[in-house]
Amino acid sequence: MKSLKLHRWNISVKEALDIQNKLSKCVIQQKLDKPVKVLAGCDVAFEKNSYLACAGIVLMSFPELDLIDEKVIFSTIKFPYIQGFLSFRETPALLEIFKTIKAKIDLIFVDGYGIAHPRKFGIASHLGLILDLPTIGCGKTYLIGEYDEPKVDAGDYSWLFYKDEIVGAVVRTKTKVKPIFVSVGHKICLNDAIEFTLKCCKGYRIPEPIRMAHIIVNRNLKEKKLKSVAGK
DNA sequence: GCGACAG
DNA sequence: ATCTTGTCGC
Repeated sequence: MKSLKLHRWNISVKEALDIQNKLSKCVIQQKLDKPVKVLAGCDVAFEKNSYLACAGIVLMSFPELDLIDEKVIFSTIKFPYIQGFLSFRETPALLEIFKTIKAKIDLIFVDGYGIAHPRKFGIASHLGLILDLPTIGCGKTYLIGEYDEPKVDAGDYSWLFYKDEIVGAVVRTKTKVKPIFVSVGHKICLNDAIEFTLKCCKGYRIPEPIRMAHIIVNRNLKEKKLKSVAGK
């Protein structure tokens, strides 16, 4: 699939900051304009003291959530992990895979935040803008903002505020289990993001597309380690 | 200066 | 993210 080359990746943190401030203005919040048939979930796993990483993408049908396809790729990560700059570390590897996928994707689930970000440009927004596709950011731990603890039942949620603005929602995807942080990535509105997130949770805290992607990248990275120990 | 801080 | 086993609770 096509992807826009909005900037280089071999850059400094300052340049990355400028890019975020500039591109955040291009993010679009809107109701999904097309029916969703194909979902994608992506994730990246890293080897401990190394630059080796395994990026993976899973495609699923909606609303059935049947697995359509899965793909992983090993890559060398150069950008360090710095709070607020996660996308510059993980996006290049993910793009390598998206570029090889020919199927038409309607919506992408990203592990991390969208516009609920210090500069309104988390990895979900960044990836969505580059691929020009709707994306939802699903964070597992707190990053920014203020919120009230949502009620205990699956489906309950509360708004996430940042600078007097609603930037996301704290969603209880499973009864009596810690909620996740949902925010708009690109080309979707918060209500749709919450709705799709809930419809994609099948008994687990994490939406299936992301949960599956997480499983395959970890499995592949583990297998790669075993092979390197066994011989070559 | 101190605390907070996606994966 | 990654390092790691068993264990308490629904």
